[in-house]
Amino acid sequence: MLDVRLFRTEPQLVTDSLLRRGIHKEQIDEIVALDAQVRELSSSRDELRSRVRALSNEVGQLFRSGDKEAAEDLQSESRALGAQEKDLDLQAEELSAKLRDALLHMPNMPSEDAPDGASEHDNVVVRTEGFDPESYAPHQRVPHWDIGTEHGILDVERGVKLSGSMFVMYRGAGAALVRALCQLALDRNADLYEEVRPPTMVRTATMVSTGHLPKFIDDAYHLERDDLWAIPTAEVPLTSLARDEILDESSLPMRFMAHTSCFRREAGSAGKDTRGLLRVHEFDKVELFAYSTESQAQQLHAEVLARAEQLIADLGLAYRVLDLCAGDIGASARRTFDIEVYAPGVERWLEVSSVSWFGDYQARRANARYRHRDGKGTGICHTVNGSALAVPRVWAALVETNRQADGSIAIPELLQPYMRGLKSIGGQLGV
RNA sequence: GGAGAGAUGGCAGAGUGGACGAUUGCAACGGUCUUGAAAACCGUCGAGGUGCAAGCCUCCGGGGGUUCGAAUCCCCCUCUCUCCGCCA
Repeated sequence: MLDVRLFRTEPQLVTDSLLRRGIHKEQIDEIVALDAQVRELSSSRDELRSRVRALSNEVGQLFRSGDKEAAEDLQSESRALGAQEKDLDLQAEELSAKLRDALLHMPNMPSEDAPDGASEHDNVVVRTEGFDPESYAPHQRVPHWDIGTEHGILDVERGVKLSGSMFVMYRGAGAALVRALCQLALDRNADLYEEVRPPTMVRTATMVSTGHLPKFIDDAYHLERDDLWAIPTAEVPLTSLARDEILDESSLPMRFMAHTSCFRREAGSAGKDTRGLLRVHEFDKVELFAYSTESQAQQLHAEVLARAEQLIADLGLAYRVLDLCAGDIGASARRTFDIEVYAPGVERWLEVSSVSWFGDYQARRANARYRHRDGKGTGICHTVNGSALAVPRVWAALVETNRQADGSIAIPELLQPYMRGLKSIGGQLGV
């Protein structure tokens, strides 16, 4: 969430920035007004409290010195003040809860460097690599769901039987490919990133920290009986790893990577892009994540993007990088680059990675801080994250791109060691 | 799932109704001494809110209650540990 002091001291800056993502001015004015009321009420309440405390101390002294009558007089005076204090406290609490709720729903301020725009149509293509629409042969222009069935490596029907639509089952070499992609992504980043295997189900507070709750409640799976949420991305547990902790500045940046299942209800996208692996409720992903200081954050953002991008390039996929416009950036982020791969079988660009800088927005929600190097005071961490590799769409683009004239699928060389040396699926090239 | 014990600052650990935001130790930081370091000694040392400031206020796992006054008493919840049961 944003620092409420920013609304107080720089209302114009906040307004200008949030207007870029479609927030109305009245919503901002409401926060400014609530904040003023809360502070006024709190200071009146604190003043009363202070007097009650002073009186109580006197009461104690009087009782000890044996002046019972004077003590009882002060007692009743204190009691009356206490009642007033309680009344003011109730009002202050009510308003500050309202203020906090309004702040939790308020998105982050987009970076000044993020392009203007209202929707995904305004995103800016920064670069496109390895893409030539004319270069794809007819044997590559087959959708992955057909290829998957052809080789028995993707069992959509049984996935649906088990769990419903938009759940899939990988089989044989297809399942091995899922595992290979994840392990490859982990191994390539192990030089700097500590591998973490976090829980996949988390408490409400953990979901609130990243901004997935309360605003996007409909997108998340919830286990009511135990009040646990299935994570939509490893970003959720990783952001809470240091929740309510104070890190040493010297330990920053702190880099983590995690391979987890990710669960998404996709409530707003019923019937859209639902074939095959285009959009599924459960998928594997390797996420890169870092806690940092303010000054380190943007360099890390670039680092994560470079790593995600290089992996896609090394897998031999055509891709492009998008600089998301202010209106399309996720609510918690200040700037986001998306990586999309081209899938020739479905003839579409598929988003496979979203690399975001969150400023201190998430860390403030998570109360993740660091102690300044000079030992004086604390600062709120900045967080950065991005998918190193999200399986289904990479799997789809890979299978389509690498389909040979004979129908077999060539396995990229860097994946072969992770697939027991398999060089090809379904062809004579196989071992 | 059953029984018991516990939750206090970065860590350890006192405090069981009145000057306690909290004794003390360790760690950390600054200094003296030293060629340098260690040791010793002196000092500083929790996090927030609000205010120009002095100050005031909040926080002893979370929530509620009793009281003039709660870290301390009462109730509920969460978590941790030990034993039993079950179990990959």
